[in-house]
Amino acid sequence: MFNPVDARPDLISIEHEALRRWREEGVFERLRAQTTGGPAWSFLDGPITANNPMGVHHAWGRTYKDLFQRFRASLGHELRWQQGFDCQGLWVEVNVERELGYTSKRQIEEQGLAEFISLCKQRVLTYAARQTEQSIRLGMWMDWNDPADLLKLRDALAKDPATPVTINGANGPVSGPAEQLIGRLGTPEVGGSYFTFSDENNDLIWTFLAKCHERGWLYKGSDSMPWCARCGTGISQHEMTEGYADREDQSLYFGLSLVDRPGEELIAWTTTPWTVAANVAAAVQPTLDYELVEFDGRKLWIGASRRAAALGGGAPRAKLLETRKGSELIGWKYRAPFDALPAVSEALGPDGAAHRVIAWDEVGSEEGTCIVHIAPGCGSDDHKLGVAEGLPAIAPIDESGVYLDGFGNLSGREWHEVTEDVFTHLTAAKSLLRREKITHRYPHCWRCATPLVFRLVDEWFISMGPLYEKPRDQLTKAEIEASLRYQIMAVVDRITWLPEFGYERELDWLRNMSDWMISKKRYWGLALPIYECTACGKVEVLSSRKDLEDRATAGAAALEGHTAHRPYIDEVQIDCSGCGAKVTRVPDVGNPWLDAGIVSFSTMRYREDPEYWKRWFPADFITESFPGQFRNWFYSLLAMSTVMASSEPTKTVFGYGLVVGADGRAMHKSWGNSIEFDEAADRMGADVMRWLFVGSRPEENVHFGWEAADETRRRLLVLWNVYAFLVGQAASAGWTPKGSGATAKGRSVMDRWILSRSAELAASAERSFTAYDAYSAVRRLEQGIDEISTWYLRRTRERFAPDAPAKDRDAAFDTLHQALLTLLRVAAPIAPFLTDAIYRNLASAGLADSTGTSQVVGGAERPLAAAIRAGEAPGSIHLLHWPTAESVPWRDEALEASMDRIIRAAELGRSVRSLANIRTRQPLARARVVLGVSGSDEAELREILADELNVKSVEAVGDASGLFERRVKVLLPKVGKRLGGSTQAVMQAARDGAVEFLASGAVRIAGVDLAADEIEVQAVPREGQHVAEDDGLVVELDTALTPELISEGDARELMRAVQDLRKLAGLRREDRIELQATGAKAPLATHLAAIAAAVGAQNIQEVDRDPVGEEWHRGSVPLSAGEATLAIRRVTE
RNA sequence: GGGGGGAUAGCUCAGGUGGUUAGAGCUCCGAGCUUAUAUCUCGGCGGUCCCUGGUUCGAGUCCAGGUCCCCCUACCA
Repeated sequence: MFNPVDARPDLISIEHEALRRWREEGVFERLRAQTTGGPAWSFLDGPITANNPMGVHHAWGRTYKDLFQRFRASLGHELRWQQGFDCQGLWVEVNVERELGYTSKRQIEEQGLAEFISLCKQRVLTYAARQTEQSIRLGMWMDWNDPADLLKLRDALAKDPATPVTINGANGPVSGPAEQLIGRLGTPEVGGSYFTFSDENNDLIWTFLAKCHERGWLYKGSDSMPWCARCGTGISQHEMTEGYADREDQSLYFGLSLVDRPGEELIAWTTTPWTVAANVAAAVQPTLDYELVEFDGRKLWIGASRRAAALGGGAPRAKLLETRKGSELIGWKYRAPFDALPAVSEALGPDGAAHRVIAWDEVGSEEGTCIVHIAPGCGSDDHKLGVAEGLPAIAPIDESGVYLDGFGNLSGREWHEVTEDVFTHLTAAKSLLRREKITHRYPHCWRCATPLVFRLVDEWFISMGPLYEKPRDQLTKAEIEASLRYQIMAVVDRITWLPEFGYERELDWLRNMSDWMISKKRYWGLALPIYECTACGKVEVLSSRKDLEDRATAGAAALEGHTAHRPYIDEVQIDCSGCGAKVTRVPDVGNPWLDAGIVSFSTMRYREDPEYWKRWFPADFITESFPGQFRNWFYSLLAMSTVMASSEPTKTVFGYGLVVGADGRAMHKSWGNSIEFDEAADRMGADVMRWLFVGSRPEENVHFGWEAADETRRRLLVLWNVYAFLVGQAASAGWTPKGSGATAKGRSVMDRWILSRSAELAASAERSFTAYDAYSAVRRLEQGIDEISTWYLRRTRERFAPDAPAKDRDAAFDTLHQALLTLLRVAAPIAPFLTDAIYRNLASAGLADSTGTSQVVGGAERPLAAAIRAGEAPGSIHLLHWPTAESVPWRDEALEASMDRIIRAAELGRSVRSLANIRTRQPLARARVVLGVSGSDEAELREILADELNVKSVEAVGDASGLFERRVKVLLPKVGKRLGGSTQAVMQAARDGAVEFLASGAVRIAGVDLAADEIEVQAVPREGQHVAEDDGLVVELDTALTPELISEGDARELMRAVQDLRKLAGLRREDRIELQATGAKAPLATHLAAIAAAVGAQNIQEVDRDPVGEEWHRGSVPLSAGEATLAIRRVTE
């Protein structure tokens, strides 16, 4: 017997109950054991940053990750089940700094690096534990660490890195000093999630970097980089995405005095006043015209096209003195307002002697003064230009954005504070012409939103190699060999990108990207294994920690017992292999995408178990939200796999969009459209959330909100209702799956149909999931829920009644049971909680004990129904094999096609009734149909249609022409050209029906003859016919009413009214009633027995007036002879 | 700045190569069906197909110009 089921399920508590059961019964562990040895299906998880609680946007991707893993496991594949945490990098530092209340790097160094880095590790462990719990709540099955273990490690580390700790490992407890154990997280021995701060991860990045160095791709570059003064670090090109925001600044026009043309000045324009002191050159466009004008006593050179704009309101006062091409200005020497500063004269010679006018093609005619202020120390184009022109550079600020010594009263001040002083100075020097507020897009730090500045810095890069000006297929081997960029592109070619545009986007990024900046002047991250000798300049890159330990000649003791992080690793020195001098590591840490990019090696035992690595690499599948990942994880994964193995890291990349608020805008707490993961899990539940995500088109953004969740929940509740009906009726009828002897053969059309649809569902969903198209699977599932509910169950309801014939009833129960179970199994990867809860009850008669059976249930050899009968059904739906194979014998495509026409004919019939204004309840004598259904099931199908349409008979007719008039549709694409100017007249005549039918199908319209293949004769219902047509399907209703039909209609009307009353009275199905009616004599006389049976009446009376008494429930109903009044009361025994 | 994609019902979007009554889903309104149901079925309301001009017998569709939005990419005084 099934457990009784509530009409309205509490989805949230069902989920918690399932989580508890999975944990207690070790369901996931049993699935792993069951699939061990199966063909490998390799999923590689992109690490989630363990820096904050998980958001609903993570839940989208994690749902995909989980459902494809569950699906593959149900096909018998062996999986690795490993997910990962991203641990190192600036984002963790920024949060730890915020917690400590720090505002600059200096405070970190003052506090001590060891303490700071320990706090970073602790934060990662805190949120790794938190995200683990949240992911489990989402239903994500992975080889999770016990969150308590992670917190235990964190607390031990906080106390003392050497504290001995014991945690649960892959094969029993593992122990070690806290810090060292943390470094071993994710190894085969410890098991669980991988952590990118692990020893193995960092060590393999060293190997990668050493390989790059071997090939000559690693270099130190000096460049003007975007720099965040708060974080004290350069921002790489990869990080610049979404870094721009509008900002209001003071722009200024200022004069530069020409040396050889006394009294004349060049007017330059800038939006960054703080860079004026670093001016070295002035760039002009050789092809543009420049004008010398006299203005307020000054003689100014300005681009001709910008004279009015540059002079502002005073422009009319200007007097033109001279015009020259830009090319004529080149080489002119000038003096700038800050030339007296010591730092400037040191760089440019006495009085700024190096200042000159240079040519630059990029100078445009639309902005500023067409004379561009060039400060090679403060801008990236400026720097390039400076290198090309052999100009010196002035780097005015330090890493905190503070002016260095030698800049007069600017020294010691922050860059953004000096604007007014610059104006004051320029005014005093009689250089300032005008200032103006402007709004422009300006780069900001993506972590802390501080405006960025450009700074001259030394950073480490991996060269992407040259970009050739010719198509890829024309490149020579040597050219490709010399360019990592093209080698990665070749790898990109071998990957299936979903959606397809991902392929082009990745290639586009590779074509456009500059060299990969891998260093950061920070603390928490990969220690770059770069050793640059200060004595001879030789650069060495160590390939592993062992390499370092072998080479160490000082400070090795400091590192002992610690992971390879700062500050301990900074103590270790090696001897330069060139000159023998002591060399210390460069202090920089690595770009965090190195950490995530190496995981297809570090987590797949690349070094310690090559056989294992070959089995799992490359991955079959990775998936992440695509905005950003083309330049981040996808990129680093590709680059590192190309260098390490010349291979694609994965066979398929599946990308999906962003989660936004219900209003389509980004989620923002202050906009009220933000939903936290925990809140969503508590209120809508994980299954609803998962279904909502998977049912969304991956290439578009999801609009996530409570209304969308309600819509999704409604769909799942229909499924629940089917289940509740089955369980409720089974209880009344005493049916259990164990007792069923029903077989598929000889079943009714409806039974065979729904089983066939179930088989199709399983097969098509398998195809969709295999193609990573979960969206289509959800669409098909929702169709399946609709079919089983609104067609199968609605049409077969009576067969489940306790007084229905037992043999047919058993067949109905068995059919519904199997169809429902099949649908649940297809839905299980998407909604793992609800499906498992329902499964457990539906299979309760035959569940094996919790140790399970050794045989996998649900394949062709061991169908689920047989296992239930034998008491060998596994304790969870997730342990079943995918249902395609066992449902193959159910398939009957011809029947599906026929039923489809019946369903559509029923819809047409209802449409006819609606137009004729005859309700379905009123029986009619006859329907005539053109169905196009034949075969042995035809009679039974017609009966279904008759019942659905409430007609006494359905007659199939071969020719429906008597029901229609002919209308001629002119096929314009065929004849339009020929008709030309007479087209309109012909069309009008055709619309009016002024058509003359000629022999052999031709027609004459408006005097024009049209051949049979130039027209289409259409059928429109003849006036007065109750007929509808769609795609060759025709339904016509005989609307003539006889007294018998009217009486029967009244009877049904009355039953319906009584049922409504019963519902209002809150009666249950099995309750018996007494019925008293007035004004219903005729229908009661002829249909008494049918009414009594339908409404469960023990006693029916036609009375003169309504009964008295509160126990009576009253109503009325319009019958053909007039209003009837009704009263019912429950019969008490 | 460069490249790409859009603009069609209140909302989300379909509408090969031009063809005369522009569709679907959701929402809203009405009706129908129904003691499993919140589902479902039928019908209705709802459109200057962004604007201007052109080609054509005929333009949502093709061409030119303009306006606005989105994505990618770059960032420049």
